Amino acid sequence: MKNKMITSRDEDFAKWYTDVVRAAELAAYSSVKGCIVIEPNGYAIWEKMQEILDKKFKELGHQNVQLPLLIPESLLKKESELVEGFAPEVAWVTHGGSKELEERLCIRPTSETMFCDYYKDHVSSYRDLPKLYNQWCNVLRWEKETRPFLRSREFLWQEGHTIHSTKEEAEKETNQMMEVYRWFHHDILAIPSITGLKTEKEKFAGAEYTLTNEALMYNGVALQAGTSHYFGQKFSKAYDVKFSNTENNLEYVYQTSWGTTTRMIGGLIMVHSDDYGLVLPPRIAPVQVTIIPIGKSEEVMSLVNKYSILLKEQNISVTCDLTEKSPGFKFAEAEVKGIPVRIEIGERDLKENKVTFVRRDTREKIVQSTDLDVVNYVKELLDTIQNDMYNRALERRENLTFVAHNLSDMENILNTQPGFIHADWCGDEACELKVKEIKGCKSRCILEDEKLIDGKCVVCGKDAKHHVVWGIQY
RNA sequence: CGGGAAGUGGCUCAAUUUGGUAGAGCACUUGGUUUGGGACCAAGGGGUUGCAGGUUCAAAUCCUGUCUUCCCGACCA
Repeated sequence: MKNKMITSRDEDFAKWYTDVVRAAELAAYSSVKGCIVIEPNGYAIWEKMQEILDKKFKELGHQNVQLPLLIPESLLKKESELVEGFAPEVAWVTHGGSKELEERLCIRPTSETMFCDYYKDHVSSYRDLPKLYNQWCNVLRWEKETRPFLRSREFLWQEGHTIHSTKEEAEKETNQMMEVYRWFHHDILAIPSITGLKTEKEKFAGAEYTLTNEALMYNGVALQAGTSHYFGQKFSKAYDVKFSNTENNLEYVYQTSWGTTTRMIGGLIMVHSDDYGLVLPPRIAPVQVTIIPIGKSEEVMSLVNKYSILLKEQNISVTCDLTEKSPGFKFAEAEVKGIPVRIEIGERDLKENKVTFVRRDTREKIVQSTDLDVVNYVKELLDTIQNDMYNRALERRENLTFVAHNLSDMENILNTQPGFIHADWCGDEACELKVKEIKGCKSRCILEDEKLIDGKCVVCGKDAKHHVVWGIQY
């Protein structure tokens, strides 16, 4: 029987999503529109994401820094494309106490300007490069429509900002960080995303080009989850970030930026979860195993403790639910919170030397003997769940992947079941806009390594330049 | 920002049509009995109805404004 707090996923996907967020206690609304309270269960997922990504960033030579929240207007305005891109959605601070400020300050929507402003005074030689900095922080964008995690006004993210002495090195960094995001989604979040190049229209304001990681949700709607930008010298020229190269000539630095946000939590929900609540892949689950005693006899409690200790020793994250609630309540609660493996230990089974393991992803009950090597069994089970979840998500994505040869194909697909639509494109923005007229469908990314499908633009029928993936997005 | 719906103890809702001074279930507290899919009995605590004005002898109820949430568009991570 399904969770009574949660609307069925197939009945109303949007309602289901917010019900899962609430039922799993990931986030709550606050009295400020678009600013959510991330509750302990939600924040624990973010911390786990931070832990894994931060470790990877550092392995690749990056260092963490923290820059100011406020950006002077004059500084922001130096790069015109960035200002045009973000101007409609920045919030301004106009007063300090009761005094009106001579220059208003914008609350950071992103920190390119502040990084440039810092770098310009702290780089003088090629020997100072590269600078590989990252910051974990909150940013503010005054969005009109908001949804928990997917689109909030304030959100948490990491933004990497690096500067290099050569174009090649900066481009390599851009690609490398995109690969980190791809790896993170595939190996950790069990989300089979696709990566590619954003079109001119969809790229980050001020970038030479943008690489993107695109995931497909259960309902066929796409979610951009991680972008990596190559700036070339656009920002360094605007903000005057120069260095002396090996020939003692002044040169502008080559720059990148890359980011992922708490939106990934929304993606995790919309890819894997079901009508019973949250489903988390073991590698990102803050709690991987919960042990639920049924009754509180000595035999039961001693096995609960034994398992708990053995698993903890192997760095498996375990909780024991020792509250007074009924077993049924505990099962439902473990389920709604997405704990990958549940171990039920009760007297009745114990008399026959039995223990029950329950997988959250399939809800399959597996009865095992108490003689079992519990540590290895749980390790294998967690790996199996991780792989199965990836494969199910991949299968779902493949079922929602279509090919369009012309505009009416595109229309038919989008009116039946949205998904990733592969179609060739001539490179003309007018054709991109024509596609957008169908339910707001946009280019997700250009697949540079993929062959053209039929060589004809899906809109105008002229010779195509790119194999593009299209979709409706969050 | 346009179009629609809604805000009443922590949650879901009733009372609004026809103004008369707020009620139920769940949750919570205490005591007891229980424990294999959201246990039971008993006794309790908690709300001036999102907020601000207005009309009235009297406002959850009528009017105006505003904020928040949800859905559909446009804009964006």
